[in-house]
Amino acid sequence: MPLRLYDTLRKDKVDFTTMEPGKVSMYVCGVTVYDRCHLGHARCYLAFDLIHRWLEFSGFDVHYVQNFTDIDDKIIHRANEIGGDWRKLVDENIAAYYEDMDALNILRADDYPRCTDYVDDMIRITQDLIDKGNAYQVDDGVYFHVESAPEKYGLLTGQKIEAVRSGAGGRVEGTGTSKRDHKDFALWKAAKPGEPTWDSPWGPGRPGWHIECTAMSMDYFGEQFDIHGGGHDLRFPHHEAEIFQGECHTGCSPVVHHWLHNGFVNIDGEKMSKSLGNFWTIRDILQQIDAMVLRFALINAHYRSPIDMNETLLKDAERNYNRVLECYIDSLKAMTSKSPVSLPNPDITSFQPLTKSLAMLEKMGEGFAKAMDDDFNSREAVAKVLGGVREISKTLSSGLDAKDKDAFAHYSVEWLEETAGRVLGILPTREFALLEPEEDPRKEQIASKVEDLLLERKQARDSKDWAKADQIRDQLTEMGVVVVDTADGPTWDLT
RNA sequence: GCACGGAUGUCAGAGCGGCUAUGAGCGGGAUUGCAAAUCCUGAGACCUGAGUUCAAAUCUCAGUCCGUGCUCCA
Repeated sequence: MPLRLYDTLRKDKVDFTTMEPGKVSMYVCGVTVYDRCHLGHARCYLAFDLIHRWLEFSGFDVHYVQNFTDIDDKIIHRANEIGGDWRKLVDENIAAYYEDMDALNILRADDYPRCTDYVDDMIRITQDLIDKGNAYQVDDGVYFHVESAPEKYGLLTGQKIEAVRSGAGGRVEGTGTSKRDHKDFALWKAAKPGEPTWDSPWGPGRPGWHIECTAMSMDYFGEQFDIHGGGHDLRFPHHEAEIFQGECHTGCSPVVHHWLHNGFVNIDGEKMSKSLGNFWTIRDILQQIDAMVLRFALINAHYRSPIDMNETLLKDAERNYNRVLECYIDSLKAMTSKSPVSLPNPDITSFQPLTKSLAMLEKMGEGFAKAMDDDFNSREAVAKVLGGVREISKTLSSGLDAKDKDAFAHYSVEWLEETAGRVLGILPTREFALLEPEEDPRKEQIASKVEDLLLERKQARDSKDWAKADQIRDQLTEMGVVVVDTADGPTWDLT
């Protein structure tokens, strides 16, 4: 079963091919570091993390490059706003980026180039585009002339060049630039007072936004590469601009073999935006919910679909994530030997629960791989993991003899570590999973009182005074304590 | 207006020609003094109209509705 993926340019699922067998070059547009990362960034880099993980799991040697846009209008404005140096702002936000992504268990890319390190390359490419007649210089900078390569217009978004021209009305006048045509985009922006600048053949200034990705991807991969990813919103104009520059500069068509774009995050059915006041940064959310629950919630959707973040979704995610985690912990605890004894051959038709269960898990594992091979369908893959969890829980508690249980536990642990762990990235390490949860200081404060009440309740229960026992439990509930009776006596926790 | 997606049970959301999605919620059962948790089990669905086919949520055409982009944006 070959890997298939949806290519935005071809508007269809296509077989995944690489230029070099077994190797993948993947470039994903990174963040403009003028602020902390928000939920949308989390979803984007999580989507490509899963793609990264699945490609590597499938045996590809992946070279994953993700840039930082560390100079642009928003950065300059923000730095002026807070009255600080733009370099400091950029460094802080890059550090914060790594913290946020690490918290979400997103594997690092191989390289994180910054565009300010590529100004010379961008100047070189811009000059080449001028020489080739695709770009022109005016008083406020250098622009790419879109009409010089009209056949490339609308490749990603399907827009017609004529339609945009007529529909744009008088917008050209309103842009405040000297460009000849409103479709043209900046390659080089002439310096404005008080802005950071670099020297160029066209005087001091700074590079335009789109050109950086062309310069950086070329530096790592050469003229062509396998996968280019980014948010859905980047298709136009950013990625179309890249096609113009990249293909005109290199003469290659295509420069990018597969275009991948992830869907957006909405909040309670509305677009996430600062003006609506529903703008969540990753760190804000992680104050309230577990990072792995957020990860679970975000991968529990196909990467191209829009996702609606709301209370129900998070509640579902928390519940399901805990199921997976508890199943993993149970399996770990059920491993009694270092090296497992042999298991029977899986057979779906067997009446032996163990034999049948192994076959079921094998089937779920195949389904998992099939789902991931089908355009990285993590939603379906998660469903397979949950199916596996159910199967494991059932079998583990089905009264196997000690030897079989140990062997099955080993198998289950590996099954989970492969699917939920290595690929989906939602499992903690074995050591961490087995760690007893840290005591909440609030718990210690009321511990003795709770223990007293529980003792009283036990006496009531022993004398079958259920009314009193329940009344004590209600009292504890009011204190924010939840009591759970188990075979080994009651346990309690804060709600 | 143009472009790109989507419309599946109470809800979230896969499937995309014949085969139980999954999870929450709801019904029944096991377990429990009762709960909680866990497990078993049941009900319930494919926007409308036409077409292709032995067979259509699944393909084709038309329509309706919704989302997003066309300006910085993951």
